[in-house]
Amino acid sequence: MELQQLYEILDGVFDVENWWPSDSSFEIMVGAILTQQTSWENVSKVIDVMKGKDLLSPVRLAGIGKEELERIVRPCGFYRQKAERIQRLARFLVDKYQGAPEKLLGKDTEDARKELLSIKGIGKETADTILLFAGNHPKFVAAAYVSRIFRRTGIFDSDDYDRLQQFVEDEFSRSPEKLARLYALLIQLAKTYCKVKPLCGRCPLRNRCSYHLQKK
DNA sequence: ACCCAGGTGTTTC
DNA sequence: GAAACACATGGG
Repeated sequence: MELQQLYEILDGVFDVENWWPSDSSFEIMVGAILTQQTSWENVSKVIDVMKGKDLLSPVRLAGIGKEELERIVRPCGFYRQKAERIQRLARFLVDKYQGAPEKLLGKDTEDARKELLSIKGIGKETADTILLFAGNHPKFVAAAYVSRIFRRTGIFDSDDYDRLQQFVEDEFSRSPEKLARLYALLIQLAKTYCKVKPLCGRCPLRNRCSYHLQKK
C-alpha cells in the first residue's frame, strides 16, 4: 500500500478540521509537553484550568510557584516532570526571546528545532509537534503510532525516527498543511482502531492492514 | 486487576 | 548504542 492511498482513505473517513485547537502558539507548546504519553482529554482539562487562571504566557508560567503548577498539571500524569519541563520552556522563552514564542518559531526550521531540542524535556517528537502545529514548519512527527500503522500496512518498515520522518517529508513535498493533516489523520486512526491491540471490525483499512480479521 | 495513553532522560549492559 | 527503567494520573 502507498502512503498517498492511505492518506486519501483516511481523509474520507475522519474529520480533522481544527484538530489541535488553540488561542496561541504558546498554548500549543504547553499542550505538546502535557500530551507526552497522555490522552488529549486530560490535556484539554488542564489547558482550560490554565486559561481560567490566565497562565498561558511564558512570563506567567515562568513566575508561578513550582508546587502550584504541579497541582494544576497533575491530571496529565508525570506531573513533577511536566511542571518542570513547562517552566524550563517558559523561562527559555523569557530569557532568550523576551517571552515571544513567535521570535523562536520565526527562525529557520533547523535552527528553531535545535533550540527546542536544547531544552531538557523536549525531545524530537515534542519539538517537531511544536514546529509543525505552532510554527507551520514542514516537519513530520514520526510518533510510535505512525511506525506501527506503517508497518502493519507495509508502507514503511522501520522504527527509526529520522528515517521515518525523512520518508514522509519527501513523499509530501514538505507541505506543512499536508504533513499536519496526515499526522492528525494517523493519530485518529490509531486512537480509533489501530491500537496496540487492534480493533479491526470497522477499520477503514480493511484487508490493506496485516492485522485485519487476524485472530487475537 | 491489568493495559494503555498524541515521550523523555538516565542507567545499564 | 540499544534495551530497560523511572516518571504518574485517568480511563477502558
